[in-house]
Amino acid sequence: MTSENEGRFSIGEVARASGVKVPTIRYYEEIGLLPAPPRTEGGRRAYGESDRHRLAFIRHARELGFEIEAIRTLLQLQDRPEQSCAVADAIARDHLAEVERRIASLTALKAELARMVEGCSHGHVGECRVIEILADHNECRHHHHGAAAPAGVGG
Amino acid sequence: MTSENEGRFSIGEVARASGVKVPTIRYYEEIGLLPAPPRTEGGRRAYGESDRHRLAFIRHARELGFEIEAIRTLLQLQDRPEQSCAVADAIARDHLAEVERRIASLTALKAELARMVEGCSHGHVGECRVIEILADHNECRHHHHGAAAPAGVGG
DNA sequence: CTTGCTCCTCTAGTCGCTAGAGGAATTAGG
DNA sequence: CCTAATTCCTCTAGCGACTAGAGGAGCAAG
Repeated sequence: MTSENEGRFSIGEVARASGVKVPTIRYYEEIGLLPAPPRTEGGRRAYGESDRHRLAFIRHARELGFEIEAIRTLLQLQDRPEQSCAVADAIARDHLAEVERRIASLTALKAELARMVEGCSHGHVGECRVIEILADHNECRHHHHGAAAPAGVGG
Repeated sequence: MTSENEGRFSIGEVARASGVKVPTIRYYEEIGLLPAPPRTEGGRRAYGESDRHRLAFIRHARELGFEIEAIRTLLQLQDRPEQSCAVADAIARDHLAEVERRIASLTALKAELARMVEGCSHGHVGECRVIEILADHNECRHHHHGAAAPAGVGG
């Protein structure tokens, strides 16, 4: 849907408008998430309204922690509104489940870290709870069951 | 403190015992987190008891989401027990704060994702809440205030 | 002796950017 | 018109913390 691309906006303008950094926009173009816009005589990218919308979509999805590949799928869906939204629903549900898993994992972590710092006698390392607990896994109640994935939430 | 390194364990054994994968152990050696152990005649790594403890420490700290650099510092502290544990305490506190920030951020996210999937009419994309909300930031209550950092929790 | 496992080193890839070099084009002011 | 500042361009390399795979050597069991 880069049809009526009049090319009114520079990359800097869309960057400022969307909150996505200039190199990141170029990166999105490179990986095919954002279509390559037409260029000015001088070779500069000239974006249209549709690109701005697409970028806003991407940005919001990234803020919500969706991975690039998921966003790619969601964008394809957005382009064909007559399709069933089952796929979009599944992606969102999966991601929600993942976020819930991460919250659970981080909450357990938080408890353990809190015990660590509370137990710290502020003396020296020899009797430090922090070091002790790290050294001996048996000292903690957290019997691990797998934890959160590497991805975080964009800021 | 890799003094009495008798070299009884192969990399595979310490990997199994610690739950850290073989290439990861070699990576830790490469970045200087784990000392390079002596080798057998055939050139294989032969670890001692102290290496196993160090690796357990690292693993547990990674599980708790500490970054490699933080772990490096914590290991140095562990090696000198007469030092003040203020630094260890600070590292743990910082990390706790970071975890709390991430939980808050993910909880806000979770709410938004939940609204997305609840609103989904399971029809087609044209009237899909998921796509709609992603396309229009104004549709959501989440007025962003910065979100969690990229690092996750090892698993 | 052969099979199959483990181990070795090395390079390159992952994800989602970010940083910097080195240069061209545009814009603002004088 | 000239200059200076800013923005833009492409390109390569780097981040963190691994992970994957190639290509080969060692080693224990049958």
